[in-house]
Amino acid sequence: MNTNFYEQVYEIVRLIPPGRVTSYGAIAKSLGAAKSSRMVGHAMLYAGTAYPSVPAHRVVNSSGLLTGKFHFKTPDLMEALLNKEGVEVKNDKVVNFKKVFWDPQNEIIV
DNA sequence: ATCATGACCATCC
DNA sequence: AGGATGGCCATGA
Repeated sequence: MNTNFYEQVYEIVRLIPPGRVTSYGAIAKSLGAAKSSRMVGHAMLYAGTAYPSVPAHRVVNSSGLLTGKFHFKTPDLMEALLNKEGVEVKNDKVVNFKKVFWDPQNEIIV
């Protein structure tokens, strides 16, 4: 693959600490491609085949909604993992999204 | 190079 | 509140 673009996405996603979530748009912005938010999601699609495993369950849309939960092995896996990490999920969306939101730029800049 | 697709986002109705 | 539309851009055929 060697798709640099995806690699960047994976890097960020893997940097997401447990109990935290981020949005596709935030990642896209951090990559300097704010308009390529869809590509981030698409990258996550490859995440299933990527290694090491990418915690795609920590990535939600701008509203904290678990848009991609149906792309997991099981639709319940996403919120199950999040709950396991201490992230409350209700109605397919992250509770206290603003609180658990993790800004990629916060770690990238350094 | 062109067409079609997409785990999004913003806007309009 | 919820559905529809357009735009954006990378990837694959």
